[in-house]
Amino acid sequence: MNAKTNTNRRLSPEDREQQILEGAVKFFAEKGFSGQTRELALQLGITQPLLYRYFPTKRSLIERVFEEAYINKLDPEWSVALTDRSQSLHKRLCTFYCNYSEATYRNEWIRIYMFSALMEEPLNRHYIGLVEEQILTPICIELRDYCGLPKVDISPISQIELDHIWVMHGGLFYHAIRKHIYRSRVSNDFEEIVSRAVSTMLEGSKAAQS
Amino acid sequence: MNAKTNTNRRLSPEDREQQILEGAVKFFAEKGFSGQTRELALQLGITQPLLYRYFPTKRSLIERVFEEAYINKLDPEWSVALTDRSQSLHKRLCTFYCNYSEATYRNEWIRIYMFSALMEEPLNRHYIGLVEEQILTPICIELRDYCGLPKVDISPISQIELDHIWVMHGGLFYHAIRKHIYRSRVSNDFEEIVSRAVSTMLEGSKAAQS
DNA sequence: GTTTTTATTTATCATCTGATAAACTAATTC
DNA sequence: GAATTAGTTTATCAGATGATAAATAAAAAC
Repeated sequence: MNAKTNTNRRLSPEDREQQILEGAVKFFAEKGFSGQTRELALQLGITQPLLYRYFPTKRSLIERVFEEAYINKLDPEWSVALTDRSQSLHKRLCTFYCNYSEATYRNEWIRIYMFSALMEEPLNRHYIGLVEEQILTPICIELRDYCGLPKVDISPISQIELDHIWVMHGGLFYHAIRKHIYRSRVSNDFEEIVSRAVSTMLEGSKAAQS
Repeated sequence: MNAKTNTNRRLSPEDREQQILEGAVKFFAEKGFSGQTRELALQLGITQPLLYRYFPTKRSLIERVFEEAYINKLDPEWSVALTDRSQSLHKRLCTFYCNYSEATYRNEWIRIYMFSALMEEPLNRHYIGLVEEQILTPICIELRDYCGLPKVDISPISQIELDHIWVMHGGLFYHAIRKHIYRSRVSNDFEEIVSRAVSTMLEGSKAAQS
């Protein structure tokens, strides 16, 4: 963009650091973490050594990119809303997935997430733990109630129940993979897809009981 | 493994090429395509220049890895079996996904697939086209029949119908992503997961009509 | 307006990495 | 068994790449 426009030369350290960080998120999301510092600098319209004024190593910049991409993505409020039985489970799940997708099914996030997973960065594992604990297990509990099955304190949520919900969760996540990683043409009406996926899961799970 | 065992020195060109290719599949599946030729050679127990006796460039080796990973993975017979209405749709889908997963939900395949998709290799796009055409569209057609909806020649399969099936398909694929990319603990009883996902999709889709 | 400070650039290093050429050696040929 | 062929290794190159130090220039201080 502003590769040669000397518009914003000599920024304050805070602004420059922020600009580099934002540029690095976009850059590494596109190229992966083997992307080169010179190319990143070029894209930012600065020289490569300037990166090292703000980040001691390439690795340290990548770590900051992780932080930037991951913080404040899971709103604890959502878990609470998921278990609020004053609303229908269908409604709750649709609301949740619309919020959740808006926060995480973004180009940079999805791509950095997949790159980091392939590189076995610890953040992926940590995030998976959070998802299972704060989202999928609550959904399993609500689904038990919805289907008239025993409560959690009678028998804990099994791996197969979790994996069953993972299929819906993963199916919706996969929509974002198709869009941002495969770059396929996908339907833009994600709300409709969520609504259908949720209805299908709820009705299908109930039907499977009988 | 046999990094220093001079057991299989001086192989025939065919054997050596095959050995390098197999090693390269494993290596690039693990490290991604920015993995280095020296490390690959070390893992193979040969010297790095020997690679260039069999493959003129690193890129050409990677191309061969793609070919190796992708050929003969989709059996055309499966598409035929999917539309054989002498069996229940549930049975057909379960059989298909068990065959399909056995062929493609393998560690090397899944990881190379995702690396190549992130790198925007054309193979991914090509493969997606095949899946939509030979698998998902047939399933949509069968699902129409199952739900008592109009035939394809009345109204063509819409993007939203395709995306709906993509959720199930992606959900099952995501199981393999969790296993081989996230390396999470997942249920090994994949047949059970397939059976549940298929039942849920079928019953859910039917219920959504009423 | 001169001096001081500091953000940024230019020049450069050391190592890595894909690739090549020559040397070596284990088979094969005669 | 000597000569030839061919698979493999050693030595090495050229460009790429992360990182550093010195030079430059824009802003701040006085």
